[in-house]
Amino acid sequence: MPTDPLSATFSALADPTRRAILARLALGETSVSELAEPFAMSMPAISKHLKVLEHAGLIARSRDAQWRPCRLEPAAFKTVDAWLDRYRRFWEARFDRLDAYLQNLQAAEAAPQKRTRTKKKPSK
Amino acid sequence: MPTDPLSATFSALADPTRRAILARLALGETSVSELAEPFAMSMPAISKHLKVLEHAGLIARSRDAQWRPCRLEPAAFKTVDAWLDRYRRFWEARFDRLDAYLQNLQAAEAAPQKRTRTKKKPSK
DNA sequence: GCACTATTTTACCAATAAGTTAAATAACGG
DNA sequence: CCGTTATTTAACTTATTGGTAAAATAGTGC
Repeated sequence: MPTDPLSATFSALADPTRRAILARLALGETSVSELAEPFAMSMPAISKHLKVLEHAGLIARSRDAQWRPCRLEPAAFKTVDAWLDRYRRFWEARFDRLDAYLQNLQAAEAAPQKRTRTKKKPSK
Repeated sequence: MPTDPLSATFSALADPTRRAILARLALGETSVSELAEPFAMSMPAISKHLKVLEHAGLIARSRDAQWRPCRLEPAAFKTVDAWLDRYRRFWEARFDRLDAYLQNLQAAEAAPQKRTRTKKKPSK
């Protein structure tokens, strides 16, 4: 299973149950059964979700007697944020002409000729 | 297929090929064949990836003669950022005692009794 | 209309994911 | 030790995903 870490993380986030688990964990560390409580789903299912989240680096687990408390793990969140950051300037183009201009400029450089055949249908 | 939009978006991002396509599109709008070029993959495969990205709200497609130029669509990126933002305070805990303190406080409130049985093994 | 280019659709396959139930493990507490 | 609680593993089912090759569709240009 040579899936790259970032894919594993996004994949883990692509499930409402898992995101709900993360939301709960944002309130603080807690046990598996407590995490499972709000869901109409068997324990093993939750256990699997937690394994996915752990493998994705989004949570970490420790041991306390027969409980396995889970907590959020910042690293993966940071990674996602860093990835997203490369696109931030893109959606934060606040009616900024310059931004659009630069974007088009880069587009022109990146995709040069190749379209020197025809441009648009003339009129009809 | 009633998958919620955010799941669809994260799911779309959970693939290196699709992320590479987005990276290319960050340089500017371009055609399907040009997007396909760097990949050792058939056209239909790329076409499917684009459909996934479009359905996820990450790109939009227009028509220009027989080309179907693709471009980034800010909306879905924004949504992901907004989701992530709820966790930002979590990983930006800059050695801030207060942050940890608040987090534990919330944890205590969120997970009250329930663990009134035993606490820790005494000493051995 | 015909040949050509760009792209999508269809039909198929193998691998993975998400859930299930039943059984196994781990740790406590008397 | 035994019974109980918490959690995971195993085995299985079904649906989805990512890829393929071959055929269909859409638009251009002579």
